[in-house]
Amino acid sequence: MAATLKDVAGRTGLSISTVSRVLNRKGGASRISKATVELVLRTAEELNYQPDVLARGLRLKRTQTLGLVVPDIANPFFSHLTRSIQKAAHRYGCALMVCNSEENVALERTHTELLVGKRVDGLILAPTGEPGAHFALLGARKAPFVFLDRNVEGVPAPAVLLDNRRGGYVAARALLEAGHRRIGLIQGSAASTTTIQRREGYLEALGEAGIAPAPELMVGRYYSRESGYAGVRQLLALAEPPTALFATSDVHALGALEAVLEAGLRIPDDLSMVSFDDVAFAPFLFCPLTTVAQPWEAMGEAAVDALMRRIDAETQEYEKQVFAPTLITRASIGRI
Amino acid sequence: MAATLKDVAGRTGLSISTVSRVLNRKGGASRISKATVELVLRTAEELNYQPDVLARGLRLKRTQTLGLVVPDIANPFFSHLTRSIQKAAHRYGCALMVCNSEENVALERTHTELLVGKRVDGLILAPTGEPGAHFALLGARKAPFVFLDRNVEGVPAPAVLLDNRRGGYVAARALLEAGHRRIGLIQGSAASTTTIQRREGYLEALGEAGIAPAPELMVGRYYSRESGYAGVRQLLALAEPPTALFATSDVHALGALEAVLEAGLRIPDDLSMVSFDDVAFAPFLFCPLTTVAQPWEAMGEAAVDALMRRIDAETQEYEKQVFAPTLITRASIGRI
DNA sequence: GACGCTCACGTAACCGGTTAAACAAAAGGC
DNA sequence: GCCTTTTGTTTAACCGGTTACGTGAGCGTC
Repeated sequence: MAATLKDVAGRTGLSISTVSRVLNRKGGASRISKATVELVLRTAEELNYQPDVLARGLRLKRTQTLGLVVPDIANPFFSHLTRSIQKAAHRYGCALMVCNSEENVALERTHTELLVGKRVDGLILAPTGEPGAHFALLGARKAPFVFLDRNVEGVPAPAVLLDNRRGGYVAARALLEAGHRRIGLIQGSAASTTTIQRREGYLEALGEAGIAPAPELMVGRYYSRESGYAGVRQLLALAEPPTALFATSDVHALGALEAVLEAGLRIPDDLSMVSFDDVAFAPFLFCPLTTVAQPWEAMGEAAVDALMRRIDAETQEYEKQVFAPTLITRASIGRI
Repeated sequence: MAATLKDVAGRTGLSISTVSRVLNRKGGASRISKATVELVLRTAEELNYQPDVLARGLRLKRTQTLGLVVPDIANPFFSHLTRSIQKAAHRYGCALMVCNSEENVALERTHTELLVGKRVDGLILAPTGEPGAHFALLGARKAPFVFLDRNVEGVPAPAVLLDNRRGGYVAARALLEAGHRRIGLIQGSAASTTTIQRREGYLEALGEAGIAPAPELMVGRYYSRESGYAGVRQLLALAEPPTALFATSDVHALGALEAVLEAGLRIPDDLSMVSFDDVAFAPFLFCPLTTVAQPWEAMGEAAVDALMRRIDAETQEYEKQVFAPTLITRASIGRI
């Protein structure tokens, strides 16, 4: 179907290698006669020749493809991140293969192995956080990869992260300053560094305010609407329910709102709330969310840049880039 | 780095072909001694052998990879669709390469050519709707592809679609039945069949009610929040502004709400609204959206299934699967 | 004991490219 | 007129798999 080098060679009466050389260093000073170059270019055009990227990749060990593993593309935070990564990759002439780990290490491993098997030039991983043998595999294969959004302790790799501890701190402070002392925490996937650090920031702020952490106020196990819903129901059923919530992601907030609505409560009158990510819908929920914004665009680009630097082996160090969160104040916090 | 067949062959003292045969038809009745099978399997394990998918793909003309081109992954409708496609593809043992066309035919073409060059086994396209030479190319290459969400007139290919005309009709009817006669239409990307058909449905319902179409009420050019915002501002500036809006996607609704807020209006008291997609945030906006739901999960799966059937050449026909929209009634329509 | 059959495995061609090295012809040097 | 360079192109090996076909050993048969 698709024309190959052989076809072009046959049509021009030249050898395959000559054709290949013409097509590669197009303008370059390779010792090929003008006439030949012309002829090859013309017939390649005529036959609509497109090189087979597989064959080339096999030979050159370069596929011009990047891999991305995220926990959930349907989460708007990750879908925005994916878009910016896709764009940045395209600027480098690379395509992107996207996989969903569904916050499951086993699947994460399957997918990274799949991507490595496909000989992607590099990988961007937003890992569940749980340790896994696949990182060692990546190391052994010398497959370049960077962490994005989250990293895994003890695994040497560049990382593009948010200052999540600060984000958690800022969110909790905002609630404390409004007078709240009993603040529910809705956590994301348990092993993820974002969950851990946002919680640390929350606890730090509480500690500063002289408030002892209350385990019953810390709920949630995944970054999902369902987890937000279940978590808030759990909190509202407490003998002494919280007066404020810190939802560690905007999708949590959706579930939280659902539970709050069901309970007939109003935000911020009956319950205050801070969220995380500042996704597109955040300003337009029935209570506009005060939320901690992340610079996705910049983070996605930075991850691709860092990955390309590693691929080109420009750097041997494992640079960590940490972006700053910004609190966006809207209407979901009430004074108490 | 990565162990190859040659490495396994060298370690076991067998030939490459024997190793390959063992690894392929694992349990199958190939005439290979039990001892050899054991030996090969064991050493392959030891060396952590992973086949090079490029090499295999080159030989077999099968890459176990599907391509997906969507206008915008960050649009929650497409990100949900992407997730379901990803899942379904994975069930078939296929990876997924995702590209964003940004509603731009040129980019759409670039990306499909890129994917074809990467020898994906098949493509799922949600096209801008504008005609382009890439479809002919796909045909010439005998590259299997299916349309999803939208199709392109005159291009022979299977398609998995929503009954958008019906969707538009149902949405407009809901507003008409509440007494509205001046209904603004916020359209998506101009050439897309979803835009065209939803408009047709809208016009049909208006026609039935004896209302002449008013061009000044039909605004919007893209499926984006920005387009929704601009469109609604335009509508509100009219001498005789509409009393209701039909936003043809939930991301439009976001922009619409922004403009409505800015104008100090309330929904549904001052302005009614129906939207499209029924995305996760729809119930939780400051006015819970009445919206036309699409069964993404099923549509994504159907697209993958249809594509696999084409790849396996089980079917030569261009089957069109049309899913039914469902109106989800919430609070954004007021009687007039 | 020659023949044919089955079994277990090796040989080699192929997929579609890239590229170092070989080579023939033309050009240049003395 | 012979030797060396330069120039333009081809040859062939390689990437890492798959698979049709070939082959030698062991066995049963007449």
